[in-house]
Amino acid sequence: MGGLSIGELARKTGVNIETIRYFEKIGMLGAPERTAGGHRVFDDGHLRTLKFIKRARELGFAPKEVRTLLDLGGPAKACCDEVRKIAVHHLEEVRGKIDDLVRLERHLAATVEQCSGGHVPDCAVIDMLETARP
Amino acid sequence: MGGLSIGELARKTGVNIETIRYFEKIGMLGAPERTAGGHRVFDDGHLRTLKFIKRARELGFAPKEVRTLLDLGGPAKACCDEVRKIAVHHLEEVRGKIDDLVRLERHLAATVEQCSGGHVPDCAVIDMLETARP
DNA sequence: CCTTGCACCTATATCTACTACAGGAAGTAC
DNA sequence: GTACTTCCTGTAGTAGATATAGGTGCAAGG
Repeated sequence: MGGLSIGELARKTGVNIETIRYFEKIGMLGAPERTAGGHRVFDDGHLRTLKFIKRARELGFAPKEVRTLLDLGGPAKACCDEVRKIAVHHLEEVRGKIDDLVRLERHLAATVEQCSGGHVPDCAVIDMLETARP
Repeated sequence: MGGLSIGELARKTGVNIETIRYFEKIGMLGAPERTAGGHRVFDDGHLRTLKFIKRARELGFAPKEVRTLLDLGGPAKACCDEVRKIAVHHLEEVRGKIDDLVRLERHLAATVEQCSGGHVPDCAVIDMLETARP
């Protein structure tokens, strides 16, 4: 069956039409067939790949990582070992980011706490921002 | 005292020279005096402001928020009330981001756990990415 | 005083990851 | 066959910088 127009593909994946053409241009998504008149005709493979890309981006994988994952999970199917490395690396980054944000959260919460909200000339938040990190 | 060249300012703040000029161009940092030959001469106010900008960016405040904070904490010193609002808003965003990342971390960790790291044809990580979110 | 060499100047281009036109042609519905 | 929608290409724009090209300023040594 297959045979999706770019608009249908966009609706099915939630990916912007312009973005689909962009992905094709940068080689992230394979070039589809064309009608006699030049309109793109995508198949189920394109649908799968585009969903994969979208999901990976939502999960915070960087565009370069997505590309590598596509190569690894693609026809070659070298799989698991390399894929796992990328996922673990990503996991470590996520954990680091969480730590950073938790520290920031504490700092901000403590500072806002000190702040009366009135029109005090000396402001704890401004102070915090003006104080260089140790 | 005063009288910093752009290079000195860059060294003292850790902000790239090009970025300092960029901040001046977009009005984030006031235009400094110039020597007869056209070289910028920054004063302690610029130093303070630039340190403030850098710190706020490090703490994850968006460029627009930084600009607002600068306006509020600047000569007008309307202060605290508005500043507090921005900080609280930012705090809420940070908390939301932490929640998202923690969920992602669990998902990734569980998936990687399932993965032997061998050359299994079906890969848990690829599976995860191919499975649409509910 | 003059040269050397670094720091600095402006203006423009590049980057990432897209998004948004403009102007025209293809496909579809009646 | 005409109206309407969707699609086409190509170019330009976005934020938030960063990098480059080609040209001066300035300070120190000889």
